[in-house]
Amino acid sequence: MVFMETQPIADILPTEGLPTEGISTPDTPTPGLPPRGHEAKRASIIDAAGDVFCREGYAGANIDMIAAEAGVSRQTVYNHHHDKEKLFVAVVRDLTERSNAGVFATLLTFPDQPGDIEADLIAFAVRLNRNCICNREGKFLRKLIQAESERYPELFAPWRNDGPGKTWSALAARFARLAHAGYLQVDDPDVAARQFFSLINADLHMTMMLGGTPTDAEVLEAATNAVRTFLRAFGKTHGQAAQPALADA
Amino acid sequence: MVFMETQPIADILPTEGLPTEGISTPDTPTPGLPPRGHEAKRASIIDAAGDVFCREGYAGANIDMIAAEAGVSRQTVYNHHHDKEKLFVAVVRDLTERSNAGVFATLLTFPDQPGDIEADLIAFAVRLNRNCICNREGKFLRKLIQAESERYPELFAPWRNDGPGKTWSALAARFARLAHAGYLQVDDPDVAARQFFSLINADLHMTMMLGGTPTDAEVLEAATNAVRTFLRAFGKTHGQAAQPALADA
DNA sequence: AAAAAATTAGACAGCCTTGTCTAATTTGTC
DNA sequence: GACAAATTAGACAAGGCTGTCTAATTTTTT
Repeated sequence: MVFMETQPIADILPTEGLPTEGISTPDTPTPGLPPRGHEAKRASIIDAAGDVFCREGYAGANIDMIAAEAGVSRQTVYNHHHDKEKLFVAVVRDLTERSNAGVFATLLTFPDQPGDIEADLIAFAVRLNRNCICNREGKFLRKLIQAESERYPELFAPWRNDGPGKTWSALAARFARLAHAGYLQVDDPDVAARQFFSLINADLHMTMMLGGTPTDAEVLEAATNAVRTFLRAFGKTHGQAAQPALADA
Repeated sequence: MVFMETQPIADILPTEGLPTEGISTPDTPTPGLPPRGHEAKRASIIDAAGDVFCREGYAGANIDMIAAEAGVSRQTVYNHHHDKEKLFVAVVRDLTERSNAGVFATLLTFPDQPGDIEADLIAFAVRLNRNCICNREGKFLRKLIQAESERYPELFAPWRNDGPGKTWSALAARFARLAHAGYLQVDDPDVAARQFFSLINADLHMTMMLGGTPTDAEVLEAATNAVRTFLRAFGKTHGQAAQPALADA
């Protein structure tokens, strides 16, 4: 519990750049050949630690729990990650990388040349919810950030830089292009992007906050409601009060 | 740490109905005359406990910290609230009641007969953000719910029932009335209410998630952007792309 | 099959926290 | 001012958790 006052976590992060190796434990786990069972255990530990840290919080999590959940002895946890603090850093880094990868991949599926802009945006919103917001990484990362970011601000700097900031800009650029192509009427693409994000979560907020995972039907309905409103605000053809709302189900 | 598996917290809640008294400590604090310093200490303990629980999480908080922050000895904390668990319950109940009171009071300021609907809704959105979402109770409650609601679901049932659920219905009813009066064009008032809530937070999400408190200017800009979009979607006069957006600042 | 590496179970010291207890002090009331 | 109640500081036991160590076992490689 060294870092209650100061934040040595910040000193740890920059020293390790690579995603899943290069931790340089004292036993140097197989210099040339990476053993299969070894890395499998490492991954299992990271996964279990993610679950436990998110469920119990940093202070409430204990190593025995993590070891048991990973199907590994406590000593093995200490062999792979020197102490609880370094393990936590590794978990946050892992979640951040996976989450950013998911967001990036999903952004690539944005409908740049939409056939049916409403249907295409709804499908995109569903993907965004499923792959970025309601999935394991999204939920865990959000929970950890809310719980620990005030105590260890530097730990989440990579997320802040590569995560929402870049996501919003990227989405804003897509909207700007759609507007330029005549599909939308957008004054400020950045605002539109933020509001799009907000809208697709409007109906899921409560479920997410309580830790639940919405069903596919709920995600689809949320996306539909969101895109309908989004297009009423920013669409070119203002067919207001046209369709019978799907939303009242 | 009795309630890691079962949830005795649920058994505690219903037994105490009144807001700030009736805890019935073994010493029965002054049967007829409530001493002033006594209640002041109780409030101070609840406040400090709220701060510490939110900052450190339930597991990370410790009674010495709370006592110190309340300017009170540890024994006094135990005199007022038997143990850590009951203290936590009292804190959550206090936050829930204050938060709900704030939300209710703010809802009463909804512009039922708007002169300038955009300006009136913006002002209302600012109040909603300031008094319900960005204030101490809102932030703390949200953080505690995200951190602990999965472990102690019954503890937050009062919030779930009297909080967002009723708030959304109430706001939906107001929007329905505005629509009936010809100010808005709303298909599903419930969806519109949820989306209004989402929109007024779109620009503040990042700041709030990191634990920060947005400035008045940021709140105003967020409310302005939200209401502009909301009215583009649901307003009667679709003056799209009319005003030069304030949002690009 | 033999050797090397990793893993395991268990014990262990050190530290922290909860909740109790006691004696002394302060506060509020008559 | 006297009395009763509340508060305080401090010590204390019981229990939990971290991180280390050791000896035995398993897995992997040669």
